[in-house]
Amino acid sequence: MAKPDKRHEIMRAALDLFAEQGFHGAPMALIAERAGVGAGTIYRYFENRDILIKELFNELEADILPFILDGYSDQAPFRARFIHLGSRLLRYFIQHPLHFRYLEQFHNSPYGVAHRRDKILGNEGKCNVFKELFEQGSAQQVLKDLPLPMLIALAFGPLLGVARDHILGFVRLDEELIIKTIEACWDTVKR
Amino acid sequence: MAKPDKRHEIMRAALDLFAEQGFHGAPMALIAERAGVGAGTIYRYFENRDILIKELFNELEADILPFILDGYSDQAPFRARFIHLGSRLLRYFIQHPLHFRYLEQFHNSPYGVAHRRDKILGNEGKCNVFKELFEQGSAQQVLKDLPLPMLIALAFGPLLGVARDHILGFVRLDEELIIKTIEACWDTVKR
DNA sequence: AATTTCGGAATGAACGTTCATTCTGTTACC
DNA sequence: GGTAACAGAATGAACGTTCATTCCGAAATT
Repeated sequence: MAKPDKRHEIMRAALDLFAEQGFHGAPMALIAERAGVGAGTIYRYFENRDILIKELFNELEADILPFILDGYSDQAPFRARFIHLGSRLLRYFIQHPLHFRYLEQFHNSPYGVAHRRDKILGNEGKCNVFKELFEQGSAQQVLKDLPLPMLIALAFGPLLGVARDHILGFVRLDEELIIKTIEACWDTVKR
Repeated sequence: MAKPDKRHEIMRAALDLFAEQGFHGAPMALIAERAGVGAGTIYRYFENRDILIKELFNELEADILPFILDGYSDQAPFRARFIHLGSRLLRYFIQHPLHFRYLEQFHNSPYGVAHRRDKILGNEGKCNVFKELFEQGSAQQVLKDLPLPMLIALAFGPLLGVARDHILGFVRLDEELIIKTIEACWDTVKR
């Protein structure tokens, strides 16, 4: 954590390229070039390509959590907490379109599926807050009577779809549309 | 359309491999082997790999439309039509998990994004029915007052998310859960 | 203070592998 | 016997990774 320069440049370049071109369109040589670094140098910081990809994902995930938790209170009413987390998350994606596109690439890849399998059993990271929230909502009967994974899919599905549309330029989300989007997500899962 | 044997076997093998392993994990040689065909033979039926991928997509799309339109009446009340199309689509994905996974692969790839761009302007295929439906719903004020692309994203997001969960084995959708899923989608977009 | 030594960070050419595509000889059909 | 279909080996490009070498700044030595 105390060697910022090259390592950071490599991650930045890799994030840009992966997000914009997909994993395909981003050979190591190109990442190196964009990072202003020799090809071999990457391997001083990352054992191999897969590990670079995974570390990038971990970094992004670690970045998101504090952002969405900012101003969050577990004492607030259920719906308010849902709206808070949802709209923070959507805002994060809007502010960091490359992060969003990277995460989508990651999830639609062998890495992502493997990662998902693990999460379903024990788990940590971003999901934990959400999972906790949804479990509570289920118990309090404020959410629809459905299995937990379904509730999560139902709530995130529209959010991600709208974020994708915004980032690909098919709609332009302003403050009002952000709110309406999250309220629509709420309608999806509320009892 | 009048040379079924080899061509069809190649498409079947390619669909299986692409869906299960992603575009990466499916080299032409392997597709050929699984199709019981020489590697060069593929190129008698498809100019190159990209075209095979695109034709596969077109075939799937052409397959879906009649399936979801089966029993559809444009005279039925709006909500009933929405539920009909949605649950037919979800059922299709459940009955054809490989098709679903292929379509996801396709959409998260350069092909898919390009294809999407075209659709947004003029368009044909599956989207047309849905687009028409949503436009009508907007006009009749039975749907939320949001831009059309957002309504589509909001309605499809949860459907696709739940289908993904089912196909990856995270939930098991039965008849009741299918209905509840589509009703949740309806809640997402209804005014 | 100037000079030398030294550790390890950085480099990029070279390697081995993988893969889409093409080529070539063979088989099947009319 | 000629033509089209076919299989699979050959080809060459692209890529991830390695490694012998260079480079650089910080001790050590004078």
